[in-house]
Amino acid sequence: MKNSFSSPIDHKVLPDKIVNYIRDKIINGELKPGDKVSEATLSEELKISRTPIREAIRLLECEGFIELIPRKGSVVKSYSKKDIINTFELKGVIEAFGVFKAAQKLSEKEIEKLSNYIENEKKYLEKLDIAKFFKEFDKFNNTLSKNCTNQYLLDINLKMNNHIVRYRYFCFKFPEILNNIIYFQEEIIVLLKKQDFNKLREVYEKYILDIGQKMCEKMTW
Amino acid sequence: MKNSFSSPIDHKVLPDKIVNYIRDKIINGELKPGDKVSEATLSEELKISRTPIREAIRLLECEGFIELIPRKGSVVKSYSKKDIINTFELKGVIEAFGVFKAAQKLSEKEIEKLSNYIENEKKYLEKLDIAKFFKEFDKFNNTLSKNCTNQYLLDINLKMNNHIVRYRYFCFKFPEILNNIIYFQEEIIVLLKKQDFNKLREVYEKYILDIGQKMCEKMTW
DNA sequence: TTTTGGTTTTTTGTATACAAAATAAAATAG
DNA sequence: CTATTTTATTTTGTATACAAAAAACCAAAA
Repeated sequence: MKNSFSSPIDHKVLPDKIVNYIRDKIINGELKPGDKVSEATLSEELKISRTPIREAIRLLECEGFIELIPRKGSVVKSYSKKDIINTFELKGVIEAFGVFKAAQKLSEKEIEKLSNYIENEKKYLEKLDIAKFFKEFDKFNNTLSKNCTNQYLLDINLKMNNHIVRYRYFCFKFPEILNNIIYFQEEIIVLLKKQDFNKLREVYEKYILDIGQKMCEKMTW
Repeated sequence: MKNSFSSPIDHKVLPDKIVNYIRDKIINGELKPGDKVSEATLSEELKISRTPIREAIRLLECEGFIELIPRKGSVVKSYSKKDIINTFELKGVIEAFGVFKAAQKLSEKEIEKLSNYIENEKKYLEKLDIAKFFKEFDKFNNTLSKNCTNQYLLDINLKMNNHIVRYRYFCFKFPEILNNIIYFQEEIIVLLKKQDFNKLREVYEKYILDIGQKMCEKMTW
């Protein structure tokens, strides 16, 4: 094995793997805002040269997870309440539109599925298994928006979601926020069955932002 | 002078400069969809090593201008009519929301400015100076959305705009499309003065998409 | 103790070197 | 002459080397 970092089924090139490696650490909080991302340290840690690491760091800057100050180095980007609100607000706008378009093509069966996801969420929330809760939550949103016929929208939404997931880790400490989400999803189902797509879009947009605001309220800084 | 690429007032690091250099060539059509982006060629052309060039190419992939196939190389990304529609559609959704928020804080003076930009556009359109037309057009949109208090939205919009500008070069051959834009902007002014912000958002979203569709209609492939 | 000036060390930025995969070219078999 | 295999060349991917800027350190002076 060339280095501890390579895996058997992996045709990806080093920088992509490093991006995932670092991004995961930022998202799950192992790397905290302001932490220095040193090329030399990563180079030793992963037993690879600095060249692919530099490429990865630049990509993470492009994604918005790292701040890069020329000739000084890179640090994990910090975020304010305002940043969180902005992200949720924009996600709301984008995703609500995607859902608006996709919902009109949703089959009975798929609406059934959505209800199922909600039931699962309730179970996991009761057991306080927040990670699994969010797995179902993501399935719900994906099912709802995947048929929006705008790949560009889906791509950007996916990238935004990485940031959302990072912010979301905060909810693990305050699961009561998540009850709101379930009410919201149940309203979505009602509007889907009523086929009131304009109202659906309006509500979806508002509720996503609302989740962000609720999160911020609980934050102490 | 170390290489023909450095400029006196430029604290930026090589990869950023190379990104701009290549992106500009893609946007203005000097580099066409499918064209190979060779590291060695760029290295010779700019008289710099491959290391910063590779970083630049990766960044351009992240931005969506280059397609990178591992171990094979990179080519300028091509686009279909559907891609153009998708981009304009999403830009419409995002920007319309930004305008919706910003418009409520717009002063009389700034609305005056907007009208001025339209007048300038008319002049340039008559002279068929399309480049200057778009300069005014961009000023119009910026004035309208810059106070939306969501920096994240503005950043993404800016990145999307690079793609829009690329597609836009097509309009140079069909300036009649641009008349639509002026009608649209005049309606915006009316709605601003009426303070009908919901309608404004609705119209803005629809018209941006409409511009994309009109462009696609004229395309022969 | 604090400040300042200079020196050393570390870290980033770029260039070069080497390895490996992909492509192009050449040679051989049918 | 075509098709297939082999060989050579080119190109990408990674590692190492070197240059330059920033940070850390330390000693001497106020």
